[in-house]
Amino acid sequence: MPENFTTDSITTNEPDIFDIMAGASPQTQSYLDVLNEEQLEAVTHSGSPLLILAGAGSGKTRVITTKIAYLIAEKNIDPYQILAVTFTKKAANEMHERAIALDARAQYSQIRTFHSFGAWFLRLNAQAAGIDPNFTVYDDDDCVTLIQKAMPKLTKQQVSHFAHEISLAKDYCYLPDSPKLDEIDSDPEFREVYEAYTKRLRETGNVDFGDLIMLPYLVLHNDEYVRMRLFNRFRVIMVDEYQDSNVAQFLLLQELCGAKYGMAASPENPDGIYVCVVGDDDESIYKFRGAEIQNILTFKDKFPGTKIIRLEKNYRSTEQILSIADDVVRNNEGRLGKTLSAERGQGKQPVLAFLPNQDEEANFCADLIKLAHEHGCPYSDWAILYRTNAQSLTFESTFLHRKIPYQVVGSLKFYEREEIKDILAYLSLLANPRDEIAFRRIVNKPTRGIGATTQEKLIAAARENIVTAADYNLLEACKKSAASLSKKAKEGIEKFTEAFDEFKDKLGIGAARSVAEEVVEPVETSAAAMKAIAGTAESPTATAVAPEKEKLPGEISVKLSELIELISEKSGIKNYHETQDEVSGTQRVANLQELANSAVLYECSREGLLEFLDHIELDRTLENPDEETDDNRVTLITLHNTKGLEFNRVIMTGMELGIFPRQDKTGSDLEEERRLCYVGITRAKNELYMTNCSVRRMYGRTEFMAVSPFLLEIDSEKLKTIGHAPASFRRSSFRGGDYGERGLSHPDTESDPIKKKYSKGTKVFHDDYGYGIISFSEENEEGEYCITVSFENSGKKKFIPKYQSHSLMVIKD
DNA sequence: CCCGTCGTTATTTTT
DNA sequence: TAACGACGGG
Repeated sequence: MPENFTTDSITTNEPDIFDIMAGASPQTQSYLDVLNEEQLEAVTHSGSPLLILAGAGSGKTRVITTKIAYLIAEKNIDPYQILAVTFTKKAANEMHERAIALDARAQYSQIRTFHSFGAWFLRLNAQAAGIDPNFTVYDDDDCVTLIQKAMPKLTKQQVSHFAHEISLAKDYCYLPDSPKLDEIDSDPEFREVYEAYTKRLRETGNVDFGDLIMLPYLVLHNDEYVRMRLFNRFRVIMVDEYQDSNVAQFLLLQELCGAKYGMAASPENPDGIYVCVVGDDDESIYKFRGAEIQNILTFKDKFPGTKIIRLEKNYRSTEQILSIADDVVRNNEGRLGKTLSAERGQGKQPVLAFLPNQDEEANFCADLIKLAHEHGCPYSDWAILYRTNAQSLTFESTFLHRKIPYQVVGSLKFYEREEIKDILAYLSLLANPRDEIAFRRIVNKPTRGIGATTQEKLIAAARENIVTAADYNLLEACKKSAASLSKKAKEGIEKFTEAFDEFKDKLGIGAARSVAEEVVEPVETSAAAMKAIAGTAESPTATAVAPEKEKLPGEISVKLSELIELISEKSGIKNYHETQDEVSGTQRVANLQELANSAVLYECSREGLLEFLDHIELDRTLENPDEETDDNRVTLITLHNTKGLEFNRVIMTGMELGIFPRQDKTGSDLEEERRLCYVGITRAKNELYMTNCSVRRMYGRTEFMAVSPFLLEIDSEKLKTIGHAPASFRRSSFRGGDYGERGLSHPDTESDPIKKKYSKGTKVFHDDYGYGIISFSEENEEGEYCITVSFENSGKKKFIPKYQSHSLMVIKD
């Protein structure tokens, strides 16, 4: 372990600008005064579409929230007419809170995630969208189950493959009959599955995540009445993290601001609907989930007259950190281009450590963290970043062993736990007796002697003679069919329906009446909902009556948490998990209690239930309650999950070709990996470390790893290197140039020449092992070309040349 | 219905 | 390597 590290934070003497601003009193200082020139321009701009290109750490949330406050306070915009959408609940909440802090009237603005906006919209326009107003949102697992049931002959693999493609199709707003579906998969079976799935999903009255965007778009696109009402409802529309929007979201945005109908603000129509998007094309990292970077790159073409404002002053990272971030990202071609300037001074030189393997990598991190800790640096200053979740394992075991407290972000999600999903299924079926997925999940859980055959029988019975939506009622079908079942099944199903009657009573919707009847009522609402939507320039008091209003504390007579506790108890789920196994059982019961706790603010009524289900279905971020609340921990996190976060000290691990980036990445995919690297680097406020392993155990094999090309893009003068740098890196230090010169893989030129050149008897030189001769060549099971080399001084080593192209070369006679 | 064993398969995942 | 799912015996 090198001793010449200084681990003192440089922040102690350099409070950042937000600390200063946080202390500013709004009475004595206008919130506009703290903005820099560009921020101010962005806040006060009006009269045309606006694209704010906000670099990492440039204060974009501040700009949006200030703009909301400014519009309300200075421009007389009714807060009710402002819609701001983000991608995560966390971001939405933060934005809402910060806007309210600037101007209390912002509480009446719609500040939501895209999906929760979609859900809100669909509840008001359920009929137009062809769904049940009491729909619940199916998550990806539920969709897979539904496809499997709709198309039983498909294998599990096919099902998840098609599920993925369907969700992708919805990200593009492609319906099952769209010719463009071929762009995703031209297999006719795909259309068939998509169609069957859609039909089945509509029968349940529910929606999936994709529908929350696609259906509102379709409604607005097809229904002029709804559209015109909406144009009166929102006069200002803002989108945060715009680089992560997908095509469907773009289409929805276009409809919301009436771009196609000349309703959007433009130089010709300055009083039209004002649209402002904020994002950073360099931070677009979700292409694999449908995000379309072209949305931001071509925004100005799609919205004529767009004003572009760049926020390039970075208040987060030190200059040295930003400088290497720029070294990396400037290699991308598809970008609008920005140069960040550091507002916090030089800072410490970033460190690049070359380590032999991942165990040493973890130890290196542990050494760093411990050393810093001895100097008074809290564990929570640190974040370990990695490309894949699997990489967390070594860190976890090392940290466990070395007693370093850590938290893994984003691995096991609270709402994906079995016991939680069980209770949610009870709630869902209660809300919507057509919810087949929920029904299947719980009808025999805990076991009531209702096997697969009985389940099919019951569902078939429920699906018979369906005339209106209300006829499809799984619980009613259970009651009616009970008599025709075997004794054991009959008893089971009676227990099941009796429990549900009790739950309905608790919910105050009465056992005698079917939920569906009540549920259908609000369909009328088209008109009522329209009225609510149409409400425009009313006072804030009037807006409080809007259907999306928050429940007020004290208004709740019976808490929804009581229902959850009742269900846990009476359904037998609690007992089931208690007795499953003692160790994790206790935890699971605690999780159930946690779920109940999270429902205390909801009323025990049908409305409260729906609100609650909406809330959790759209917000899966609830913290894992199991770990004690000691928050002084190192954060272990994937690069993707770091977006929007910042840490005083960041270690980017696994900086190797094949891990980061994966080696099959080329072209625009490689550019996305590079952006991911940029995101990682720019998370660091004060100190940045990067680690590289020369050997890594993967998939049961030990592979020699090449240096990540991203490391080679950084001017090596800017990094302090530690450990034995492999030749591939040393060479790059004085050669520079493109990949070709550095001998790094370029997919078109790589594999073939190597196959030809490397045959038995060939003399080679390896950067780490010296001179040798190829003693054996073969193909391994994967069909990869392998060679065994006898080195003069280092014995025999086995290589796969295609992974060694940078460090292994042929010696010409 | 539960448990063991064998075989398969390995990105990233806002909602 | 390891973790998870499928399958078969008790």
